[in-house]
Amino acid sequence: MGDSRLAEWLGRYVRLTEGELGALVRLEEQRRTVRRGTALVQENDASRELFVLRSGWLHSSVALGNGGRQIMRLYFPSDLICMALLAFAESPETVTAVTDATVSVFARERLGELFVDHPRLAAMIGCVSVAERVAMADRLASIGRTPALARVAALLCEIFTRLEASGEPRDEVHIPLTQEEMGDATGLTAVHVNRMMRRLAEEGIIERNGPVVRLKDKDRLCRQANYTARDALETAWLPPPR
Amino acid sequence: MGDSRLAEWLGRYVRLTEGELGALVRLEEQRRTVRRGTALVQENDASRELFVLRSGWLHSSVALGNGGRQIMRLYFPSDLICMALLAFAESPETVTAVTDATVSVFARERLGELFVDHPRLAAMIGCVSVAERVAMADRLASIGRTPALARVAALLCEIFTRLEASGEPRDEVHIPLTQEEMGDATGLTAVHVNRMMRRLAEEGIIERNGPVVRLKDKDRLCRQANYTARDALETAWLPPPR
DNA sequence: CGCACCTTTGAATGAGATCAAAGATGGTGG
DNA sequence: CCACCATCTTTGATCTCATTCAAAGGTGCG
Repeated sequence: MGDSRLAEWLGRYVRLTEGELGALVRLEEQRRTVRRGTALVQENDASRELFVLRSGWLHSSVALGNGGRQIMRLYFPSDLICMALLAFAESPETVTAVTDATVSVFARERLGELFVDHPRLAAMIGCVSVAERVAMADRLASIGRTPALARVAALLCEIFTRLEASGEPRDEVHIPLTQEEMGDATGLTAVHVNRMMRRLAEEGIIERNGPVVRLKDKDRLCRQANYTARDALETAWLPPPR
Repeated sequence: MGDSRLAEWLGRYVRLTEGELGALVRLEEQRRTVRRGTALVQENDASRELFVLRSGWLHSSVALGNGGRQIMRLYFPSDLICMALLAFAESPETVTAVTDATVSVFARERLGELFVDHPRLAAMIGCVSVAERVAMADRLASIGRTPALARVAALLCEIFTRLEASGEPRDEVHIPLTQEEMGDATGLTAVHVNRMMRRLAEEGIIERNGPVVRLKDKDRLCRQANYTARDALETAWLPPPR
């Protein structure tokens, strides 16, 4: 069955041509599954493959010298993963499955062809890369010199907002992350994440039931997090389609 | 005088064709100067221009809600700046001149043309964007859950390494950043940056003379910072030139 | 020369880490 | 279907690193 997660996503911003659509579908033909807790790519691996996440959650992380790790980014369905190996021979990050997941796999050379055949798609993938850079900057801002409560709030904001953007707008989400993992993402200890989650619940901002988090007051959560929603991708500068 | 900083940089990785070179030179024709302390772009500006830094230092930052700010990235000559507005209508960051500086300016639509006319250049600019994402990740790792000394060491590593990469390998650098700014970059207070700089000097890793920092023991500095040098840009997957 | 800004140093305070141990939860095999 | 074990969550007590507050030197620019 030939479909394309990337096309679903990009198609929300521009009307894709037949040619573009076909190219994306072919890109995502080859599939692979990943078991929860398994690494798709290891730090310093000389991998040559990119992935499009089809189902499940992944995250990327780096080891931290003192035994810890920093989780860089959560990946949700439609996300393009391992773009780093366009610039570097060795992967700077480990990509791990948070839940069982399915991905599409393709060699990076395929992207080279895409740049020649479909300049507009290439430009949009450039956009995606830039957007990821900005997301990383947002997280950096939320971790640099912010109190613990705001960091945890920011993580929740990110999760809710991105799930919304990927087309499943729910105010109740099963978050498959352990508090340890949330700590690795926010630069806090698991213990302190726990306290902050409790506080958010006490203040009536969220409601918790095991791993299920219900968003009761999105505005207040965003304010706590100093979260700024980013508008949709820009398309005005893109070259004409082919 | 038609030259191109970007071409100087990219030309170190691939042999640029006449056409590519010409396109880059034309891209950088228009120049502008920025006074020390002045903002080139403000957060939330609806700017449509990208820049290539020709001389001087810039940095990008975001406001932090509690009055503070996080400095995201330092920019040195040859750097491509404001790529964020390829993906977003409003600039997510403020770009400020650390020293008096000169930049080349061009509209983002020019990049659209480049994607059509010179797919290989487009791909390389994609690389640059990806590399910036990775750099941002490196900084995130150094700030997440790392002691203050390591953060300051990482900042110094970044400065020395990037100046080296831009072709001025010196073990003695005039750093035009105030300790306040170094704090905004590392997520520390100016006071604590001061103490950490003193400690690095006491331990014989650096030598200080006002704003001039001499690198005495690069290995030890990198070890303190848990710094990993990134290899040169990958070129194997690039499409053929045009 | 004088003023603004930056650096340096000291002392008190506090947010988050660390250490420790008691509940939940869920998956596995009997 | 239940018991068990591993893993995760929760809570308390103590400690530490970085912040905050304060004030005294430097430095360079107008």
